[in-house]
Amino acid sequence: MSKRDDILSATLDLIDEEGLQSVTIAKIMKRANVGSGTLFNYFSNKEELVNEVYKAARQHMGEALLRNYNPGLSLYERFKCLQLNRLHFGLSSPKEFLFIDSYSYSPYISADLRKMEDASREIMLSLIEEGQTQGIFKEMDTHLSHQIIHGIMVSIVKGFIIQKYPLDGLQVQQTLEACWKAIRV
Amino acid sequence: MSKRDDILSATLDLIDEEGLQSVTIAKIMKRANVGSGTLFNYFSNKEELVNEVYKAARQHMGEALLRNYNPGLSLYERFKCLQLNRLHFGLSSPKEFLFIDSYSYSPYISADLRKMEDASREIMLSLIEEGQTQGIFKEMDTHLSHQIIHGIMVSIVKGFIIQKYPLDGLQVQQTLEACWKAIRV
Amino acid sequence: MSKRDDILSATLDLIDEEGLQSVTIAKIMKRANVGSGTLFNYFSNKEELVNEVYKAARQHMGEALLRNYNPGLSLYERFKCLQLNRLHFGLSSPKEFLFIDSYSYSPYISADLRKMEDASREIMLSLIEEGQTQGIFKEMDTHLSHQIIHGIMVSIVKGFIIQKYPLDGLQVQQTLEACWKAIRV
Amino acid sequence: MSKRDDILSATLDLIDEEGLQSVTIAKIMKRANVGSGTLFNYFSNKEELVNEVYKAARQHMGEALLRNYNPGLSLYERFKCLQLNRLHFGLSSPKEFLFIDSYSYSPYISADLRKMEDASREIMLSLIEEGQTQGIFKEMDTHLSHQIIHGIMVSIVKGFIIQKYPLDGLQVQQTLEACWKAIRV
DNA sequence: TATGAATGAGATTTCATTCAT
DNA sequence: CATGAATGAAATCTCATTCAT
Repeated sequence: MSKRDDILSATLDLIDEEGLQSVTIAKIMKRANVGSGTLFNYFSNKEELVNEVYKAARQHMGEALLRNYNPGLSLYERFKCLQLNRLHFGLSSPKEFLFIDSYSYSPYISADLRKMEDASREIMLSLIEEGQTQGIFKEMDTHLSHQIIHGIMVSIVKGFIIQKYPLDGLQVQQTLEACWKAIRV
Repeated sequence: MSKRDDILSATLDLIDEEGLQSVTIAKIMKRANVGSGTLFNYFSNKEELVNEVYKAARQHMGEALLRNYNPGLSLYERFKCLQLNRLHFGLSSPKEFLFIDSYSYSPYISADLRKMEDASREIMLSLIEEGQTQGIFKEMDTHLSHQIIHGIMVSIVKGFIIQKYPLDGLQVQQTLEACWKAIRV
Repeated sequence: MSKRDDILSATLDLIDEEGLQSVTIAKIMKRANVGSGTLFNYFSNKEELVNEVYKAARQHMGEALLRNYNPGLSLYERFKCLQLNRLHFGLSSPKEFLFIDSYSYSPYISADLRKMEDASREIMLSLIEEGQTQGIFKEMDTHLSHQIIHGIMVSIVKGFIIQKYPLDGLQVQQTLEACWKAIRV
Repeated sequence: MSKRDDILSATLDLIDEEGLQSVTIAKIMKRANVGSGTLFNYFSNKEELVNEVYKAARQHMGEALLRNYNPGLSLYERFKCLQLNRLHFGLSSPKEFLFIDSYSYSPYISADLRKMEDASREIMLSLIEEGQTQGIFKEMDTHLSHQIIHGIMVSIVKGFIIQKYPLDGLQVQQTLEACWKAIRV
């Protein structure tokens, strides 16, 4: 792993452990085993570094959310794929998941980055529209429907991460079902 | 309002406006019209102050969530009351609502405080159990059911606050319906 | 005991326990059970308070050093009386003794107070002169002789206070003898 | 001289000039020509800095006290060497000498440091024991004997530093004689 | 006379950032 | 490329002192 990656990774770890609030450059340097000079070679200041961590996390999540997505499948299959991908991303990359969740509304992250293109969101919105047209989903503001589904998935992952309950096959199935039913006619 | 309350209130306002990141004691002092000595008489350091803001917000929300709750009503009426209370709290106290949402997973808030007793949560859990026993709600981990409902409500309020959609009678009705259906049999 | 005395006494205690360095008005108030207003009624500022503590200690010591001093006694008896008085003062009032020793060279105590009239010193100096005239004490700068005696006594008391050795009849006798011999012909 | 030494040295100078009471970090920074960051890189707080000054002074004195000490010499020669070394240290390094004297009983200096190993003290104690065995010194607690000698030397140097008297060949000789006689049989 | 909440000047301390090596 | 000692602006925090009650 390159020094640059060491720095990004150390930063994410520390944010997860202590909160951005108390993450200092000195702590990052120590954790990443680099000198301050090195760090400022790669990132011109702390804010840029944190924004780069955010950007990398968003890119990583962006890829994960569309993994194996096949537009040719049935509405339900596509719906299921998108939700499962989010869930798996949350479980396999909890630090990135929580960081994105926490900082997507923070002024510390540049507006450009926060509004970064999100293919999966667009796909999901049109999928909802399609479902409504077909009479499968209840007619309502697609953003509202999307927000409902999104709220469920994020909440379920966060609940699991802080160990409110187990999350294996059965629970995953039940969660998917809840999402589907929540916006069904 | 006491000086102490002025300080708490100024702190919440500033966190809402600029993010905890950039809230300094100096800004709080100025906004609350108090000297630094006064501030440190009431709160021994910045972390304690922020934790007290969190505590006050949680207490405020705790009361709001149980407003007009009547154990004698039907399951659906009780369910609706609790969800509407959360929604109204979010709409009438968005700063507190968002602050609680952001920092309930943050290490900056003491674990004790984050896990602070929450009567409405207990009531909601037993309401879910009751519904499952009666065959109205789907049998599953009550914490999972609860997290689903909670995820929807929080997400919907946040979406409204950041102006993704309007939230009037119709949308509120649809949201409530989504919650109910999400965990129905 | 009056409030004023409570304050003086609390101050001396705290200086003894923590060093003037870390004695704050707040600690004094708490220890003396008085409000800040009361304290500043009696003493116009912290420096004046500490100086009053010093003054009281010096006065107390001044009296103790001349207790039972009888100009009619023999040279040795007078010598012994003065030395024993110092020793007893140190043992019975260690806080005052150490405070005087530590702060007699500190700029925090006003020059006037530090140079405060010291009858016992004058008496001791003339006693030394008398001894030299009589050929009992070695001829040398009387201040040097005095400083030798004084150094021994102070050192012995401090050593006892920090528990380097016991100090009962035998040791007291040996110390007196050492003083006498140190400046004898 | 390293920055660290600049800081230690500036601190000692200021304590000597104004008393620890009024020495601030800002004054030290200015005198030592370093930024605050530099100072806190080397010393994590003011108390630690002052303790390090004390430690350095003790180490410096420790070396000075044993200069030219030759175990092969006669009892008197060894005695004289140790006393003269202390005297010379006091005269050549008055700031360190007075600082050590003032703070060896102060709670501001950590107990560990105050009780720091002191080779010259051990040597002096065994020298006293040797003298007692040979019937030269009076039989008494060796710590008491030591404290008597120590008290004389410290007192004499302090008296000279604050200009109570001159201290040339004659006075030095008289002081040494006083020490020797004070504990003789 | 006694109180203690409020104050703010000034102290300590932090930490992102620079730059010579 | 990599380093880390040095920096100082800006943050946190302390504490003697005031004053209305």
